[in-house]
Amino acid sequence: MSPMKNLHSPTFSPLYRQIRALITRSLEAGEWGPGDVIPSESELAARYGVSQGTVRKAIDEMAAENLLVRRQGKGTFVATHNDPRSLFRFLRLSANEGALPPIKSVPLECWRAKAGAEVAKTLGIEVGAPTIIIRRLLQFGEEPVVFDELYLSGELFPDLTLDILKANEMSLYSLFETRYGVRMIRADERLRAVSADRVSAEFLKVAEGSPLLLVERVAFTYGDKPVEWRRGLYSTRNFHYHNVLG
Amino acid sequence: MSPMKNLHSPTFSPLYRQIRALITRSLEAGEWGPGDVIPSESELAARYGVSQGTVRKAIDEMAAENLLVRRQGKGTFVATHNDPRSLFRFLRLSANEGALPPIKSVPLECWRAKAGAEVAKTLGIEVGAPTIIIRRLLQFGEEPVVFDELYLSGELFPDLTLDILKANEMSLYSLFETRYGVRMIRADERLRAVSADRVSAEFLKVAEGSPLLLVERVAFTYGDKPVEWRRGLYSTRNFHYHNVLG
DNA sequence: CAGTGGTCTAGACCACCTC
DNA sequence: AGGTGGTCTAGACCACTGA
Repeated sequence: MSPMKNLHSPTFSPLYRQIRALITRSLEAGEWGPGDVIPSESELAARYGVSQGTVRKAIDEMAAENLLVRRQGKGTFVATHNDPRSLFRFLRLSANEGALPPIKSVPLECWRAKAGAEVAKTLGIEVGAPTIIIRRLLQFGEEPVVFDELYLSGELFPDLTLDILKANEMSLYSLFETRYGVRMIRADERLRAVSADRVSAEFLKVAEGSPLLLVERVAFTYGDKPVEWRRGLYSTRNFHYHNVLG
Repeated sequence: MSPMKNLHSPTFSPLYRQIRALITRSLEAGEWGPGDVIPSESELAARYGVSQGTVRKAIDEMAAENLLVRRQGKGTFVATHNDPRSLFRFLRLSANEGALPPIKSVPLECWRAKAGAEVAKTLGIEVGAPTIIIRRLLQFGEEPVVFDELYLSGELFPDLTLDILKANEMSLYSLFETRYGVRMIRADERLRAVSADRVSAEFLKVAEGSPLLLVERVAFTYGDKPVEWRRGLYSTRNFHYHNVLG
């Protein structure tokens, strides 16, 4: 790689960001899958014709954003949702008291439909394009806590059915990643307080009209491409959504 | 500074973390106040007897945690809450549609009391120690959106009164920092959905029993010392709490 | 122009893991 | 022993700021 000293160029980006873009492209292309080791820093430095320090800085950034995971003495790995530590990066729930009981995901429904205006806009697809809709209940111990409704672009998850969801104990994002090669790397959430309607109240075993936490999420894969829209109703009697402001 | 190559020591920490600790100590001691420039990287390197690269790595970490702010060509500055960009790091509210109207903070009450068991535990002070309690309303445009109740350790804010709160247009954290030298660097929040009681409903101009977002916050200053406990009720009809999962 | 942070390099050595 | 990432150094040059 030439240094590309594009002086005074408006599109200037330092060498380590160009390296980062190359590594990201290999991730998108699937050259290294989730959980795999990527080549060592010195190998990458040789491949791209830069110093090890420059590769290192590129990887530093990607590790800080949870795209890669460094393990001293072993190598650098592609991040994966199969890692239990990564689960709570995308499920910000804690128990009001004591430890969190074991989590169980209960798929309820899964069907296909054509994208309406709102879904199409959110997922960046055409109105009328195929989508998948999933309804699902999250239980902590035996207590139902989250009632989720998900919208996915249908093309990315060709054969997804309720049976497949039921057959997989792993988290949804693990399934998406393992079976469909779609890795979620970031999500935006919007939180509001709402009143439980009849259906939600029934699933969550609370009184109709009870206050519930509404969590709307748009999840993105590589290249900030939106691939999931999710609306979750959280029962926050015994659990809460936690967040760190830094 | 000697390299401190404490091999095989359980308390080993790399040189740049030791430098970081020294810089942090100077921040705590007030050697450089919020908004000030700190010495240049080469100056600090000379002062501590390490290379510039090592100082740089220490500052990198602190900048990533919003303790310091780098400005190319100008220097490195102590972060401050007077910066409008920093306001929304601690107030995660957005409008459901359109831009956010101007924010107005309306102090309602401010009195002193002895710490109860819960407050004492949260703030890490003795039961019966002096505390300050503040009630305040946050308006977006003319619409009341957040009804806050704050508990502060009394010793840190000696002369704080309702009049002082009313006389300062700036954010609370700016005031705490400017007037009392207490800088909030991190906060943990817990979110739940609750029903509006009579008092809150009145302040927020919603019907009694309406769903509200309850946000409990513990804010920390240097050394992870808790100094504020806050309970806020958010009316989320036209606004929402936003969060990024990465 | 001088001073700041930002980038890039090359080389040495340490800490950890595996064989 | 040999590989990996982690730390530390020294030096060169670039980009931005303000006098």
